Amino acid sequence: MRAEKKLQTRQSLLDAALALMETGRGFSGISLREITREVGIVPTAFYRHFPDMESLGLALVEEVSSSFREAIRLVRSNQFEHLGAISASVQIFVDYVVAHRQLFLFLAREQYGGASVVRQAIEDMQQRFITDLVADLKLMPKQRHLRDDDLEILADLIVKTVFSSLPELINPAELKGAPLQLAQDRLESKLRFIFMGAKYWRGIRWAASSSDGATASE
Amino acid sequence: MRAEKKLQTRQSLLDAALALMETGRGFSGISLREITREVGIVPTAFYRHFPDMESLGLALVEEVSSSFREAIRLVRSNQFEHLGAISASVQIFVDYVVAHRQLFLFLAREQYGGASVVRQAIEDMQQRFITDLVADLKLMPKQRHLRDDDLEILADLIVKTVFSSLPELINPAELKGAPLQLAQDRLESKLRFIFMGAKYWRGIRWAASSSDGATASE
DNA sequence: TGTACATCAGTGAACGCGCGTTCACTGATGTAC
DNA sequence: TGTACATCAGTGAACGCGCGTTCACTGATGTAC
Repeated sequence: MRAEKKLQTRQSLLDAALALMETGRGFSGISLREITREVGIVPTAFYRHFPDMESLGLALVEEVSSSFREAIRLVRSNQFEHLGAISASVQIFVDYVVAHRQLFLFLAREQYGGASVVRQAIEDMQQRFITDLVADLKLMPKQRHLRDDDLEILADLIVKTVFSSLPELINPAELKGAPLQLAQDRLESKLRFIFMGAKYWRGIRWAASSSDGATASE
Repeated sequence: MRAEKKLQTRQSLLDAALALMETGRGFSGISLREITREVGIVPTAFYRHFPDMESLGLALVEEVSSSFREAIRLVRSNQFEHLGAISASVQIFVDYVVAHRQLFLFLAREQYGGASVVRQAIEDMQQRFITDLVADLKLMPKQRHLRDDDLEILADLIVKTVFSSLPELINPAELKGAPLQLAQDRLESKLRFIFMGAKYWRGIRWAASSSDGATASE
């Protein structure tokens, strides 16, 4: 009972940190005192849950990491039904992101801008996604013509394209029209460009450095 | 002479801000006092040059914007000689970025994480690049099969791929081997994937929502 | 060339504020008997 | 069930610190005559 209450307070601290980021500031711009004020406890009680703000930041990375993993799991289980439908995958992913706005807002904000230790944790997470995606792509017959290092770069391009689309998926931004559907369509088209490129990828090796222009020739 | 000295101090303030970001913090984590300390003037002298830190941030966006524009100009002038060679373009761009490390570090860090007004300025800049790139792509015979809205998305994908590659191009990161050349090769490959996708792009219109999977069919 | 005055980049003291962190504490919950 | 003791999440006062910003100032540079 007491341990349970403690976990509740801990979660409140994490949620308060996320909520405060809605004000437009980065995680590093939020103070320990603000968070405890939001939760309704005294500043010193913070230390019953985290040794410092950095630890809370890393806990948030853990949370967004498992959340992202869940989103990927949903997308993959769908893919095995309607094989490789980009549209359906994007739909599922976007729905998930919107349902967990604040968490993905944290991810979008801190992926490059965060304190070095938080940023590093996010980069590690991103790299794990890339590695997993490479394994997935290897299982697809369509991608058999791609070399391992090309697959790695393809996965990197896909993951970073998804990550860089997070801001437009998350931000209330403009209210006019249906900006979310537009952002979703844009992400879908981008992935289509990339997969189309993968389909017709020819193993261009630049050991021979002359006449290696893919767009230049033909 | 006095006006000239003033401009020098102003530039020193901008340079000091960039230099302090090498410590791993975001722009919002750097204080007015730190900057003046670095320059060697008293904190109150700051106000002779900028009304507040936000203005200095916007001045940095201006600087990185014109710098980026210069890099693009270099790439384009080359393209008209050796038409569309991705490899050469990337080489020129990467060289320019490395030569202006701190400025592009600022850009990489603040593109998503910055204070809202700085972030907005960077987004505006990015949008201008996308618009310019669309105009460029329209002039290329190769891209004639692409509709205007597809071109817009293609340009968005290209620009954001370049922006998301900035961190690996800039960071000293690992010293082992030649990580810069590797990052450069990766960016080159990513652009190749994208342009290959553009080449074989078929105008997929999802008005008919059934069987719209690009990777699913065939 | 010399003198009187204006400009203004940089000075230095002072301020109030929110911050992270320390410390001894309180009192409700949990445990042993 | 009742009593005695242990645990520990949350309290509240206090601290020293760096911050942004104010204000009246100084003295070198620039301008007018």
